[in-house]
Amino acid sequence: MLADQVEKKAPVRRRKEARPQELTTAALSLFVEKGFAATRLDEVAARAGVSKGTLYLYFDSKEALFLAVIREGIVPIIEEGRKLLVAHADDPVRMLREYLFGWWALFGDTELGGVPKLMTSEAQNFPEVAQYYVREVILPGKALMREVLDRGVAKGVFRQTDSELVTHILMAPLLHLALWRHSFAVCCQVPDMDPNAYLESFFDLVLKGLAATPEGGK
Amino acid sequence: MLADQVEKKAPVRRRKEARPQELTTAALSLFVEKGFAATRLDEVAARAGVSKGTLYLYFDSKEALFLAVIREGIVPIIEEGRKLLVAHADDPVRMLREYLFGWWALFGDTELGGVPKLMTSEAQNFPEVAQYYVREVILPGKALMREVLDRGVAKGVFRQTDSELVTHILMAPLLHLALWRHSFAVCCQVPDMDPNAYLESFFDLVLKGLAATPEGGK
DNA sequence: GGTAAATAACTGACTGGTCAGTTATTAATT
DNA sequence: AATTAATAACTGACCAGTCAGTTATTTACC
Repeated sequence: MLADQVEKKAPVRRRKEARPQELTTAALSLFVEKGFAATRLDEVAARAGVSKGTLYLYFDSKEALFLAVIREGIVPIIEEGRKLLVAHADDPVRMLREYLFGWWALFGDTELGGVPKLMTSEAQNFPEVAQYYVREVILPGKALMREVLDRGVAKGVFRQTDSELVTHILMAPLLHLALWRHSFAVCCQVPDMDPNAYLESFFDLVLKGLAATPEGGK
Repeated sequence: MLADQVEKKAPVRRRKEARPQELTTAALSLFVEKGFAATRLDEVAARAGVSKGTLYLYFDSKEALFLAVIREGIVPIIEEGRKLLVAHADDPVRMLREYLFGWWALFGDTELGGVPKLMTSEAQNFPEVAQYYVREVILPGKALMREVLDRGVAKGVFRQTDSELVTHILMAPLLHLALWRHSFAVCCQVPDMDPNAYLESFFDLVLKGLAATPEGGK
C-alpha cells in the first residue's frame, strides 16, 4: 500500500530555546537589506522556518523584535573588542591600528555591518531603540577610541587634540565604509573599494595627522 | 448687504508653475524626517497645501516624486559648489578649507543635509534613484575633491596619496556630521556637537595628515 | 462690458492590496 | 490527559493610486 514510513512533510520541531536567536538572526539580515519598514514579519518568520504566529510567541511587536536584534547582535561585540584592545595597551599606535582593523573584522565585515545603516535610518522613528543603541554601542565605542587617543598623548606619540571631536571624526570613515557597502555598493556598479586598502590609507592619514611634532616634542 | 469684500474661505489658488517645487519641498522635509516608506502622500500634499489628487497631476508615482526631490534639490548645488572652489584654484589649502566649510554651509546645514541619510536608507529599495544620485551627486562631488588633492600635490603642498581612496575617506566625516544631525542628534539627548569646531578639528587633522614632509620637499 | 462656453486645476471619496497583530485550532511533548 | 508549541486563517487599519465630479480661469461671442 501507500508507504506510511515516508513522511509527507518535515515534522514540526519544537525548540523553544533556539527560536529567539533564529528569529533575530533572520530579522537582522532582512532589516539590513530592505530597511525596517519594508520588511514583512511573514518573511522574517519564513526565513527562520516558522510561521508569523510563532514569532509573536517570542516578541510582543515588530519594534520589540527590532530592539532584540540590536541587543542580541551587537552588545556582546563591544566587550569582545575591548578585550582585543587592552592586549596592546602599551603601544598606542598598534592599539589604533587594532581598533580600525578589528572594528572592520569583528563588526563591519559581518552581517552586523548593516546595523549602522539600519539605526541611522530609523533613529527618529524609534527613539527608544536609538537611545539604547547610543547608550550601549556608540558611547562605549567612542570611549574606547578616546582611551586610545589619551594613551597616545600620555606617551607622547600623539599630539593633544579635542578628543571628544576627534573620536567622532575618526569613527566616520569606518561607519562610512559600512554604510557604503550596504547601500550604493549593492545597487550601483561602483568601482569597488578594497576595505583593506581603504583602512591602510586611513590609518596612514590619521597617524600623520595625529603625530606629535617631531622637533617640538611633547 | 453682507460684506462681499470679506472672503469666507481662501480661494483655491491655481499655480501650475509653482506646484512641482512646492510639492518636492514638502516631500523633502518629510522624507528626511520620517523616511521614504513612513511618509504618506496625503501628508506631503497637505503640507504643500493641496490634495493628494493634485500631487498625482504632477508626479506619476511616489518613486517619481522621490527622484524629483533629488533632481530639483541637489543637482543645482553641485555646480554652485564648483564655482566657489575654482575661485581659490591657486591655493590648495584654502581650496580644501572652502570645500569642507562650503559643503556644510551650502548643503549639510540645510534641509538638503538630510538627503544622505535618505539615500543611504533607500538605495537598495530604489536602485534607479540611487544610480541617478551616484552619477549626478556623489561622483561629481568626489571628482571635485580629487581636483583639490591633485592640485595640492602638483604644488608640492600635499604629499602623494591614493586619491581614489582618500576622497572617500575625506568625505566620510562630512557625511557623518550630516547623518548624525538627522538621526541620533534629534532623538537622543546627546552632548551636542558644534559643527564649526568639528570642521576645524577635521581640517586641522587632514592638513597635517596630508602635508608634504617638510624636509623631504616634494 | 457682459455673458456663455470651453478648458484647466483641483478635490476627496473610493478601491484594491498589504501587513501588523489576533485567535481558533492542531500537533507535539510529558 | 494535560500542557505547551506552533499554525493558518482571520481582522482591521492603513495607504498608494484612481476617477467622477467641482471650481476657477480663460476664451469666444454678442
